[in-house]
Amino acid sequence: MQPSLIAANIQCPILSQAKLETREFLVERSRIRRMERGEGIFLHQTPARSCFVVMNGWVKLYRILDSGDEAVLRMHTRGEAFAFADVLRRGDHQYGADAASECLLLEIPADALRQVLNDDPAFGAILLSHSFEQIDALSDQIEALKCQSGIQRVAAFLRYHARPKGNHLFVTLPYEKVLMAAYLGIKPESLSRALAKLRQHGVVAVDGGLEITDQGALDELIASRAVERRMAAR
Amino acid sequence: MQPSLIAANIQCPILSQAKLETREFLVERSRIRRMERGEGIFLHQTPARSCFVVMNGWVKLYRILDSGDEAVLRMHTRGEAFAFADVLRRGDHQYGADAASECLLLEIPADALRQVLNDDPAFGAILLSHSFEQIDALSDQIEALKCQSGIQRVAAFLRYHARPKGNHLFVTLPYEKVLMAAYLGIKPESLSRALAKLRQHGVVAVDGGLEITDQGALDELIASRAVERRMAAR
DNA sequence: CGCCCTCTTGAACCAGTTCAAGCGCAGTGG
DNA sequence: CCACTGCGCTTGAACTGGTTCAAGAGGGCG
Repeated sequence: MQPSLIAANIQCPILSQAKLETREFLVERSRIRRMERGEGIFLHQTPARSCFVVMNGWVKLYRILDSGDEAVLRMHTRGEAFAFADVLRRGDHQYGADAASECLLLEIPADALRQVLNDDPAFGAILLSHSFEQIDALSDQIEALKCQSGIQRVAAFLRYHARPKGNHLFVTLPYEKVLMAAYLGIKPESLSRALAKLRQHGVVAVDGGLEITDQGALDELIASRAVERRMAAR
Repeated sequence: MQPSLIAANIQCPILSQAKLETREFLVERSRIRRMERGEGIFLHQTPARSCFVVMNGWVKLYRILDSGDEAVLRMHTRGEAFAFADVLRRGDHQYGADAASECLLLEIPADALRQVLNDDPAFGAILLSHSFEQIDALSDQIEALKCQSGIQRVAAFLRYHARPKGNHLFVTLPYEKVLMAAYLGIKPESLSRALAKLRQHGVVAVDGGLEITDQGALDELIASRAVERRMAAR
């Protein structure tokens, strides 16, 4: 087995929770695919012939509406899996998938996945708990979209992607701002303005990313409501 | 077995797909609960001791944010199940649940569900496909929230709940407008104005509900984008 | 009758979009 | 080497969809 294939095992919760035999079977039947930024992985409403695990980079799951706009449903990165549900239902993809950055994917053919689910009863439980996590992530998004303003969602996004560095938090923006805006459900212009406003809340641009100098202020902004924000601005 | 218990079997996809033995075991271990409108079923972040199937009426799944606003995540009606994921993970509820109308619930205790999952391997697959449907429903909501205006979401909501009646479509609003607004992610006032505007698109108020006289116009509105809507208004 | 509750309407205001222009930068070709 | 172009991002100004706050209409009920 190639070292890169072994690496895939370690990173992905679905694979690493499965027993060795299952994991090896899946990886042997799979192939590694390298995709360029912007390259299509599969289209919405086309037959699901494989499912995927992200080994590196970012993948965008999206839908194009009748109106022509694009709705970005999820962004996936290292270790995360997608299109498993579509494959197991033997139906069409419920969304399109594009490489959001240069990325490395493990492509698992449909029949391999189905066979594993047949042979290894424990694998069903792993998939079930994986799909529960999907539900949580989607619920969180709905919560944010229904109750938070654009700026709050931007702030929460930064907070989520921030990592400690020195005595501050540091955020490396994971992908282009156009994409980030689409994911957050706002226009690129609004994202730009939101980031400008966040400077007043302790978010400073440094080379290669953003630094959160006042974590408390940011958390307060995220938890506040519109009326309070207006008061505070005076 | 009580007749009302048998009725529960027929209505719910999760139960009716399960084999007879499983279904009977679950129903025997469950109890029927009648709830008044507004009554709490369980609270967010409390231990999940039971899961539920709606036999009648409407149930609201929601979260209260730090800011104090309420995010309505899902509305469930006859035959639909909720809190299964929370129970199987042996954790806390990921959302609160209230009776949105007077309703009848089948309450399945946690241990009964877990035992069934243990004894009947096919039941795992049923739950898996059920959770895939949850994911679809949540994805649809995110799509709508990110790309459609409030009026479009209202129109789509009506379209979804409409039933043929005579040679038109007829919608009985399933619950109060305050709740409907929260579900759609707008304020009650905006919903009221949206419904007023929809009169120009073939939605007339008749006793007990709304009638869609021009289905084409409504579908067109749902699929249009902001710019086009502005053009059409001139 | 008065009271509560749901829903509607109006007017001012704000958040986010739209359209247009402009900046900085990498790549390309003369 | 510099002009040209394309791309990602920002900024400005006008505008719109939705919110907010306040008032009022209408129905059900003690």
